[in-house]
Amino acid sequence: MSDTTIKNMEEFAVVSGISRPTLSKYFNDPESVRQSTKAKIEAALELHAYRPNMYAMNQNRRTTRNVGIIVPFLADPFFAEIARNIENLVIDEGYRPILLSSHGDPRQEVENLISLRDIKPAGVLLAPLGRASNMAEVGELCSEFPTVLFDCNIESLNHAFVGHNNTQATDIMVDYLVRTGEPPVYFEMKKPPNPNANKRRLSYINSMERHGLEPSIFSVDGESWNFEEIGYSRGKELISSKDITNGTVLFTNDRLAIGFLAAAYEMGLRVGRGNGCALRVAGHDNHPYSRFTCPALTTVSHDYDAISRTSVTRLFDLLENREGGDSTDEQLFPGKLILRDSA
Amino acid sequence: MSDTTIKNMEEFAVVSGISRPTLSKYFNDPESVRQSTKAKIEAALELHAYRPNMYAMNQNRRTTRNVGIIVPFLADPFFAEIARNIENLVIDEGYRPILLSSHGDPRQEVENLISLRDIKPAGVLLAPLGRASNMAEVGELCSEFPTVLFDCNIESLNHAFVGHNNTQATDIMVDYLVRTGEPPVYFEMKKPPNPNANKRRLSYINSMERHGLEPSIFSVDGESWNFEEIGYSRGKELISSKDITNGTVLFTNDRLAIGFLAAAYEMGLRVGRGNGCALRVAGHDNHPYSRFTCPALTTVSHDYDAISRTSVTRLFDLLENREGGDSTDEQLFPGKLILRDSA
DNA sequence: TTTATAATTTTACGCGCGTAATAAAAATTG
DNA sequence: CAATTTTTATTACGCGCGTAAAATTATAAA
Repeated sequence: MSDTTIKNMEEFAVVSGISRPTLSKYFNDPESVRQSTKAKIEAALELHAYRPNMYAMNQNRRTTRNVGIIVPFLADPFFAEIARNIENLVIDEGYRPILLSSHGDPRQEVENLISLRDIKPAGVLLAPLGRASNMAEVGELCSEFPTVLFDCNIESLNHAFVGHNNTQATDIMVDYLVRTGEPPVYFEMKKPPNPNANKRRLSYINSMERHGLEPSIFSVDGESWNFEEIGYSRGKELISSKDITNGTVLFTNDRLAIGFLAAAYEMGLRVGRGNGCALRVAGHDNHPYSRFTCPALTTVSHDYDAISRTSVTRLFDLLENREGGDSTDEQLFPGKLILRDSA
Repeated sequence: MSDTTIKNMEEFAVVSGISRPTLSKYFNDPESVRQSTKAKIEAALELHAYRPNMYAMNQNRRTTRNVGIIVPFLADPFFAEIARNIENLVIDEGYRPILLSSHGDPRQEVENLISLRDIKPAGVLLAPLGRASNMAEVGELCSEFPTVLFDCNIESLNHAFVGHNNTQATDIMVDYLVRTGEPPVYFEMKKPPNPNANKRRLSYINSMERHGLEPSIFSVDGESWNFEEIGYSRGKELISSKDITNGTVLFTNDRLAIGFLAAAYEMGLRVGRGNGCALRVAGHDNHPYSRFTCPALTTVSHDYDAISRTSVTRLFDLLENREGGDSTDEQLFPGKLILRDSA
């Protein structure tokens, strides 16, 4: 590393003996120049440590290499995991991921949408909040930038979407529960923030009816994203009022179940499928913590890997090939039953 | 909103009737122009929806308004929470937070450090990985940009740091445990990724000795950031080998304890402080999920709020005032005992 | 009203790089 | 070896905004 400090491409052109326009080409795509000049450039790079000014690049390029990623709630390890996968895939494509969390707040989501515009992203991967999302704003974003929605669709937009097959996933869980014990009652929030919950409820009802059974649903209050807290406090109420003391409960998501299991434990209600267990509990999502509940939670897993990979692939189809881009089409991946001790 | 599309400040100057340099001043600080012109500008803004080009701004400004935030592991809700707090505080100061996670990987941390340079941040808030961090790289960053370290200090750097008082926090926990039952044995990882663990171990030893008791430590294998998994699998081993069946165990952090509690439950080992409980378990961090373990986890909380607030304040002292910036000084906030059912 | 002060306008240049056009050089072909 | 094709060098302009200096205007003070 030499002591001379290179402050722009001009100066680097001098020390490397390569013209500036060629350097510019190289930095946009190292393979676009002759091997011998590529080698010369990289040799000079070893000696002088220069990186092009990101702001100057992005100001003049037709399109930046930024990809915006918006998730509804990053403090939820579920989304943190997905975001991590997607980030890495985006980096592999040579782009720069910009991760934003809406923190469960629709206003924050709108601010993220606005702040994304400043960045002039080449494309964006958006997991909307859902019910509370500002549909108009999301729609504008979709028409302004190549966008792939994931995890949570906004169907009125009729836009490219990659996600989990909530219907099928709920179905196999209900099947399993019915086959192996008491048929499940369903536990969900009255006003679920995420519309996936609606699909799951419907699927529960359909599955039960297909089995000739009566669906039964607990719709509990609570509007925040503190699902564990809601599962816990509503769970305690339902247990102490004897509304839930035995049988099987299927939760609309793992986080509610996690809270409920804490309540059950505290109230001395024994959960599991073994002898001496009063109640079976099942969740949905295969949340990173679902392995460590007491008892370990039986649940349905998303195909995390396929969903993140396909989201990114489809975005780059839109960006680069332009084909494969029937951009109105919805792609769902099936869930997988994860059998543990709780049901 | 008019139909004419404004593409730069020049055009907005025309439609607003304000000169471009004055507009520039306004966008850098709306209060720096006369009230009447501010009003005129904002009226025009209502009609024409223009936002200055971020890249052009940042290219020419002496300093951007970006603040880099790097955390070691965003999939850990603990860091997700802190990051969220800090993000909001940074926004309140009128700056743009850029959040990066090192995903527990030192190479990723170095890449984050490099990628931060591209952004030319006004300042950075860095929670290093710890033991595995590339000290040289971190040191360079600190001397290149105004930087405040938080959560995990790198003492050799002797740099501005805001964090949790691990010594005091461990101390009050040991005190409590000794006072109320069997003295605790200590459970930690042999090679903890985070040096806070060392402080905690030392504090445990000192506290025990001060009480005239013999310290006793289980140092378990495992190097990843999957702490729950480590707590779970090592826990199962120690329980089945009868190394841990009664008494009190103090864990170096909540995530290990969460894993251990799952193991204890599975093995039928009853944890808590009530009658019929064989074992007391305590953690450290007040992890967001520690409320929902079975039983709920007794732990020591960080002063999240003070730590995030002070980190941000100190950074902006460095940036703006230049005073209050004895930048070598370390600031610790005391922990608070959180009593729940596990101990 | 005059004067002093503060804010705005005009004018002009620079930031670092993308990119187009033409000329020159290098590599490939026969 | 010359002829062709590919790559690089030269030259020159533009992107949208920051910012400095001087001239002008608006505001506040006397």
